[in-house]
Amino acid sequence: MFELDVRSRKPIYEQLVEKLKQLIINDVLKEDEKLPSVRELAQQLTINPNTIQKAYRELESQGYIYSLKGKGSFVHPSGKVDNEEELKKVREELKKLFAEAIYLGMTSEEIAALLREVEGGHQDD
Amino acid sequence: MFELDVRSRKPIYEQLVEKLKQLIINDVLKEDEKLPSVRELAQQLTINPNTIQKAYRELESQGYIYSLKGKGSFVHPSGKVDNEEELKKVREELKKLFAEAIYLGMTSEEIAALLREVEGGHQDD
DNA sequence: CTACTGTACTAGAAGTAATAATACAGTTAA
DNA sequence: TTAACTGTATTATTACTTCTAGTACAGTAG
Repeated sequence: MFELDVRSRKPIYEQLVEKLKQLIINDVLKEDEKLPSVRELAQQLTINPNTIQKAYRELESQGYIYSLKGKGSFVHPSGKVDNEEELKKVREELKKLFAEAIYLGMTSEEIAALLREVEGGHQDD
Repeated sequence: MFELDVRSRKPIYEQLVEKLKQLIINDVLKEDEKLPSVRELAQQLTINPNTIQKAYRELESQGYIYSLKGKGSFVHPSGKVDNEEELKKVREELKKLFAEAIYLGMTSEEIAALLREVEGGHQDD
């Protein structure tokens, strides 16, 4: 499914959260699609099931997936995501990053171009 | 100078790097201005000098400050910052964050408005 | 019942962060 | 030169987080 850097300073479960978030955002994992089970993914990646569960729990709290006991974990339908808390974090993060980018010499136009690029790749069904 | 959350999951030295970066970017700390010495800041914040030094070392490697043995640490002149490596990281981070913001329901216009807001607050002398 | 699912808990190992104490080298001013 | 600053480096120890390992319980589906 993907690769992890176990030697990274960044915790494995955080890497997992990031990677899975990317897959969901980029629609590689579709709405209501079943994710690998905790034990299955743990075996695939040769890491501990508890670490997977920690990542899934985080993704659930952020509104990206939902889990059903006995059934599995599934991608949360994008349209129904309404996580004002996450949105607030993202807005703050954007502001910080904009200031940093400008400080490092990027122009507003360069940044806007990057936005259009990402927006272009985003297709609603 | 500022406050730290010692109970946070985020390491103190990382919090320090972030806060100082903000002060530099927002021109609270001016070009070539001397930062508090390692020992002085450590005493002010009641944390260990080694932790301060770790933050300063990181800021230096990212190009935000420069340190002179025997003299002190100083804000790196903004115009002369040329850290292609940092810039690359920022660009990647921007793309990730744009995708995430859009996924969470923000429109391009909202994001662009945020950019203009930050840009407006940025004044060159 | 059996074999899956998520979830929870405890215990221990491993790695990172933070502290403490000390030391050395360069700068500056008396 | 001396004294008091500066950054920098090293070692040891403590504390905390991550990760692993093992076990257990509850819900689902065939």
